[in-house]
Amino acid sequence: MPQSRKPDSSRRSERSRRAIYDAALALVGEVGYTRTTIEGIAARAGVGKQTIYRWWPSKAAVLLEAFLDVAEQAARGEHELPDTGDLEQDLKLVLRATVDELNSPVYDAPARALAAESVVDPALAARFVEKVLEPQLELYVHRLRGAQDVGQASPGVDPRIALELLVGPLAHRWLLRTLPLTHEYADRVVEYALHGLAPRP
Amino acid sequence: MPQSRKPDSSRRSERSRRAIYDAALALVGEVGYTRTTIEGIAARAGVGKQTIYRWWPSKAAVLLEAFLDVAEQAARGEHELPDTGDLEQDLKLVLRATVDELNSPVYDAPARALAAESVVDPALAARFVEKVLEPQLELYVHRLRGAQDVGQASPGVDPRIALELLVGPLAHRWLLRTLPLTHEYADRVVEYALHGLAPRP
Amino acid sequence: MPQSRKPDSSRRSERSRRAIYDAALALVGEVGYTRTTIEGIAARAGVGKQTIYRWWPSKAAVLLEAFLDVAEQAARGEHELPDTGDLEQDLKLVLRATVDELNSPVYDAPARALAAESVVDPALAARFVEKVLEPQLELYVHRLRGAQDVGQASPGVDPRIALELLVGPLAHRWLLRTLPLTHEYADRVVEYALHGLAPRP
Amino acid sequence: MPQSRKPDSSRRSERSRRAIYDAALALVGEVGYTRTTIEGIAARAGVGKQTIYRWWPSKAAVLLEAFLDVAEQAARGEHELPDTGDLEQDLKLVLRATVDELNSPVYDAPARALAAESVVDPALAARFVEKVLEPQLELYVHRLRGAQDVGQASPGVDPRIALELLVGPLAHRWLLRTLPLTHEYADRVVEYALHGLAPRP
DNA sequence: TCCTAAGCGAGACGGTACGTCCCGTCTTTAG
DNA sequence: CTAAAGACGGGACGTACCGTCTCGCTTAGGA
Repeated sequence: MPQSRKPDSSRRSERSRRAIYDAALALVGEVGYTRTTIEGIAARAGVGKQTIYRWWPSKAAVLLEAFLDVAEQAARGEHELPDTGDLEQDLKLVLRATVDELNSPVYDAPARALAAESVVDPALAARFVEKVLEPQLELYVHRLRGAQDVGQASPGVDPRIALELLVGPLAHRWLLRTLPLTHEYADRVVEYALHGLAPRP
Repeated sequence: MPQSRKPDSSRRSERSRRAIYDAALALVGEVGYTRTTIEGIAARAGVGKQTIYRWWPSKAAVLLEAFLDVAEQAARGEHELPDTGDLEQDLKLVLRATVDELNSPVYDAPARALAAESVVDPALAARFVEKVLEPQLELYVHRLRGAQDVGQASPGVDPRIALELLVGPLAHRWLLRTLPLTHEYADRVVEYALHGLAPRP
Repeated sequence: MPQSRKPDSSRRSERSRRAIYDAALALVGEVGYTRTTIEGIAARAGVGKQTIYRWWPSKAAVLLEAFLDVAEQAARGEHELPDTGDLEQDLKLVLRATVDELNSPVYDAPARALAAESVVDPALAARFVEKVLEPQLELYVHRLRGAQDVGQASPGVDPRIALELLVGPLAHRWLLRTLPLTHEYADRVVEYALHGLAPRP
Repeated sequence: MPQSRKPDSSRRSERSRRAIYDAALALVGEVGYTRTTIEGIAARAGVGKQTIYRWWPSKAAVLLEAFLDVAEQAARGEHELPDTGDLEQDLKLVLRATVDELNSPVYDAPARALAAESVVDPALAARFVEKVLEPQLELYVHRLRGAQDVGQASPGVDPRIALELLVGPLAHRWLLRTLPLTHEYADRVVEYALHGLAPRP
């Protein structure tokens, strides 16, 4: 991991930055993360290798920023989960949307690459979680608190843990491809999580 | 990915196979998966590189077999989850044990590496899931069916999905290291999953 | 260079020996000496590698024997240079025939390979010279002695050196391909060698 | 034979070039051409393998350039054969010097290797002949022409062929080590070549 | 308006690992 | 009980990238 003297970011070429994002995402989509190389990104972006090494510490860091860049543009205004007053319906809606996102090819390739790399690189994981994951999860926390306020969720439940009952199963299927990731599955997860596996009295 | 003409596995050197397993696991533990190389494994095992390329298609495949080898020896006789008649206590026991396993250094390094690689390599994922994951998950299915028979779990619940409410959250924390993976967390997950997030009437 | 305990040559398989000769010559002709391998010879001959290592110390040794084998069959009865009484005509005839041989593809490939290897491997060179070269050169010595007896060559001349004035130039052109190796050239060499470069008084 | 896109020779590292020459010549002298490897040269020169593959197509090509490099330095000003007016003495002097050179260990190892490789690799041979051999032979042509002008050599003789009567025999003995290469032999060759093998009238 | 220092494209460099080929030895198996 | 078949430890091959470096060339901004 390089970088000794900090470069002057005010002189940074915006053009190159964008070209690198585009090249990185395109290559990861086309040939996969493993066969994407820094040399390849530089060549495709029409950029010197040093321009990458100057601004990013690793291939994964480039991809994380590129991914964030498109994610931010896509997430215009989505700063809240829907709240129709019906928690179950709202959650089903959200998890179905998440399923669709995880199944979409443009999202899949870079997200998988970043997740895989994070599993094995704690430093990247920290940034991935902070920038990508936590902002999403915070939305659940907020929605669940609202549900507790109106008596649709048990007051004793910790929302930060509760959300993992919803998100964890989806992530599990997506990451390891154990079984298909469908809307039906999303619905089932919401139902089981809300009403429990034990029989109601 | 090599391999053209199939070698004769009856002539295979058992000694080399074991040495390769040992070297692979040792190196992954010592220097991490990424810095573990096939050359390094061969050198450490006192084996020619070709002997590795002859029998395995990739570094990850070597590690998967090595991991399976120790996992099989460790799993002597554990073909069932405990069944004391109290589902909640049994599940807490099992998830706590899983937490301990995921937190143990010897398990962590190879398992993480295999999980990370599986995220990005569907072929490996299929073998990983089939050989490592599914046998474990099947135990949950069996235990949950038992619970349904004695009225401790809702009869309408699909055990294959139900188990993911338990296992998914743990996997999520472990893989991305979002928050600490503790016994308390395991207990909470079991409680929430069994009794639901919605208030009981 | 291997060979510890001598094998029993009486039990040797004649069939394998011939197959190895054929394979070696064929491969050298087809793909060149450098790309001819012992494994390749064995495979082509339908023979185990060990059968080659048992009887020959090196690839070059195999080729030398194979070459000798065909050379012997070709050289049926040619134990003397022609002697018509006219030394110059006889020599021109012989050197022209040598030129033709050196230019013939079937002779060229193995002979070049052996010569090249001999340049760099004194042990092989000794065997190559003894078995291939010297028997040929001895013919020149004999013919030149005859010429001295009848007054067609100076009595003071050492035939062993004299022959090199004839053979050396041809070998030179053949080995390094400096200039074309033609009948005219052979004639010129004979004339210059016999009558000298200095003006006759 | 590699090389796809041409490197920019103006950026070439002179330091590496020289180190590679030195390493190649040293290794060929110490362990012989066959056991000299490109990896070995690179390691000894403190250079990456790619730096060799970038600039040369083969081990032999490296050695040829290295050999030329020292040969050029050694040949400072030797652009003519001696001309005392006595052709025979001059030639004896030159051939004796050639004998000494061929017998000197520092010259022998690389020159043999290049000759051997040239026998079997026409492309290398062409470069070897052009760069090493022909410049030497041209000196003979020039000296023999001079001799013709002053009546010491027959005017009808082709100098390009004549010189091979002198050089061919030496090369023959050197390459195949048939018989010792001595000053006496050199003298005999000059005498026979100049005055012919046939009796003078 | 020029000077100078930075970012930039390009790509050579010392390295490391790749996956392949073949070496020469050793072991197994089928005739 | 011989030899084919071929697995084995080893080492070099030629390639692909790594991360560093040096080269000219813009391209500002301060003098």
